[in-house]
Amino acid sequence: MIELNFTPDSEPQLLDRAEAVAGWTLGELADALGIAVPDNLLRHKGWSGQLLERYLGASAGSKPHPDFEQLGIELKTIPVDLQGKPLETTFVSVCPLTNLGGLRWEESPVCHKLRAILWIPILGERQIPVAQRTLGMPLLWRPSPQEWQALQQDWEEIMERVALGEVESITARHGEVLQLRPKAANSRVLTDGIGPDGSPIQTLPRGFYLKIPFTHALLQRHFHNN
DNA sequence: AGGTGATCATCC
DNA sequence: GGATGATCACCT
Repeated sequence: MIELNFTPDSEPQLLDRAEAVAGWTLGELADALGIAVPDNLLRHKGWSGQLLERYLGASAGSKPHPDFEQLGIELKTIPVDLQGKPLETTFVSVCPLTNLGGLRWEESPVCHKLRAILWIPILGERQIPVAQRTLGMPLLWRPSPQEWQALQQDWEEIMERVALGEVESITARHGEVLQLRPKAANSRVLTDGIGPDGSPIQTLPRGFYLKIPFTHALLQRHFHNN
């Protein structure tokens, strides 16, 4: 029996709650919460994340503050294979494409979002039915000085290009640990941006994502030392 | 339209 | 096979 309508009051309490379901399948957790499990994630891409939000008492919905506001912690589920390697990149935040004057790393959405992340690994390749994918041990992560530096460097290089009107020439190959990719309902969605000559253009909305080797390394570092 | 939660699916 | 570019659902 698990408590419904749980809200974490402290970091250890949140971690305990997350650890309590390590080893459970998504089907078991969904059943316990009275939530239906989709056959696949094609039309339910955010389902796993929302399941864990409900279970852990994260404040749902779009908000400018962290999932666990008073704790300053963001929640991220991350699909991994049997070796613990992430199967997908991790979305961090949308990228501002206009009014970039004076925007510094320290006040950027990326920097703020990555201060503290509660990672919930979900073991499950695409061939495994959603209900049978299993929850791994959670990891409360704060970037090391080296990680901060790598993140900041990529962010500054990418944002400089955006500010110079080069957003449409940036690909996901840029950046060592952080990449810029489309983040929209589809490729026809447009938003305001800066063109090559500094004039306004309409362009695809972009988001920052953490590359797989980066998240892989932070997971490995944790589980090798614990 | 733009944000949240992400994974899909094609191309290399 | 794996990463890039595209996409899906829901909310405000």
